[in-house]
Amino acid sequence: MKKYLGILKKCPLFDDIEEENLIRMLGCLGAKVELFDKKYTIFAEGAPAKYIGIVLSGSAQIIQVDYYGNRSILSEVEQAEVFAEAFACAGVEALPVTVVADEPCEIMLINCSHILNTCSNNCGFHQKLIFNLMQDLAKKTIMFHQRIEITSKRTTREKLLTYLSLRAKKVGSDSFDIPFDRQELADYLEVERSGLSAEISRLRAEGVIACRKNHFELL
Amino acid sequence: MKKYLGILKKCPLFDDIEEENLIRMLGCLGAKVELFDKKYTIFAEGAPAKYIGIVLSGSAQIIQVDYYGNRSILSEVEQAEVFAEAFACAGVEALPVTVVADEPCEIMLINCSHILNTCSNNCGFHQKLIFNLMQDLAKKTIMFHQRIEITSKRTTREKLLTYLSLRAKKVGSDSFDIPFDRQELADYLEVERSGLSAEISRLRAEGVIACRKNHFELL
DNA sequence: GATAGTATGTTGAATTTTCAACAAAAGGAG
DNA sequence: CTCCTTTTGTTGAAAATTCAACATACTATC
Repeated sequence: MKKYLGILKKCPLFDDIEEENLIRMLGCLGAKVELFDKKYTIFAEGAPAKYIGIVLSGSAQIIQVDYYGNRSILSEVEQAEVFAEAFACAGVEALPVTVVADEPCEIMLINCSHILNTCSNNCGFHQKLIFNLMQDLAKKTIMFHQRIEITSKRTTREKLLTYLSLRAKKVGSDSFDIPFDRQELADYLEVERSGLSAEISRLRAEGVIACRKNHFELL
Repeated sequence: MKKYLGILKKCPLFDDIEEENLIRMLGCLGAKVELFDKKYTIFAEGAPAKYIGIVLSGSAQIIQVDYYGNRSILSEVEQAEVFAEAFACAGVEALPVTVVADEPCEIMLINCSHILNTCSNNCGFHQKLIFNLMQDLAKKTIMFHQRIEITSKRTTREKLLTYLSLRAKKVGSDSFDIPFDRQELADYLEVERSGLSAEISRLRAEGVIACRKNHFELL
């Protein structure tokens, strides 16, 4: 576990937890690490929602696939970020989403009940973890508010421009990468891929944006 | 405060807190109650996100209004439910949403820092409140997942049917009320009101649903 | 119970998206 | 480098939404 310390210290779940305690804690929590190749399923929809996941390396996507096979991308999970915590914490039996590796991943899995229930060792860190989980969930809620701000727009153009503006604001620059290819961006914005491509071309022709692959620039 | 005890005991924020402690706790937290008439603004977008709100009576709506004046309804907040907690807990400075009274409301306001920071009285309930907040936020996250499941559908018909199905599942009956009028339902589903009305008429003509005002039935 | 005001339903034209099919470009493996 | 696969861009027709305008139904209040 030691080799992951650098990443874990950046994970919001472990904010304000001393490095020396972190190792001991992970043992107590029964944390384990699993590897997933690109496009492999980390959690499948319908699986028991017992585990919290932490991305140690690579990145993952939270997706929903409906009855007709249409995919929505709910969010992208990057290194040091936590996923599936809401379902585990809320006591949902089965996961309503699927988590897939966007690139080769190392994923740390922690049984959530080990966090929420004070253990027999009388570890003092449960309170801190619960506090951190609470803050993490609050930030997730805000992230969903932003996603709704984007997808509530009625045209592909407005959705795209709203997304790009928020992204620019987040990184603090008008020039940035996005974590999606065209199909994924369409599935995130809830629009058609071909229409999205056409809109990107138009915005480029109008001189509103510049882009090359997944690098965008607001002009 | 005593007259609100019955409602507060149903509020998820106070789960597993003894009635006798609740009163004392509210004093320590500096809880106050304010009244709002129908359509009045409880929190305005841009206001400091210091307070958590609890609906004691009536109901409220969380809305976003964009640059062009288009309204999105993010959620309906019913009696004994909490709102604005995500922004307060995440330490956001300004609210990105507006909260308006959907009917005349009694609202309890609690300065979130009084919950998160242990007070000088050494009250023992902070840990429990934080745990409850964490669970509440987890449930909110799941609620947003459901909203995305609805609004990710591409046609008005599918959005409406998905919404009605989830609503039926929630109340455990194919016959139920919804907390929205037509315009509000449109603003929740992210569709046009006139198109929504037309779609409701069509579904009714096809014998898929029955409805009268805000009462719906799946057939 | 008449009336004003709000909410809901209806309709056709304009706009936009979706769908399907294909072309072009990019990337990977040998 | 070439071949093969995947991704991205383009296009036109079909479908759906939006918009605007108006008709009808409902509600509250005097």
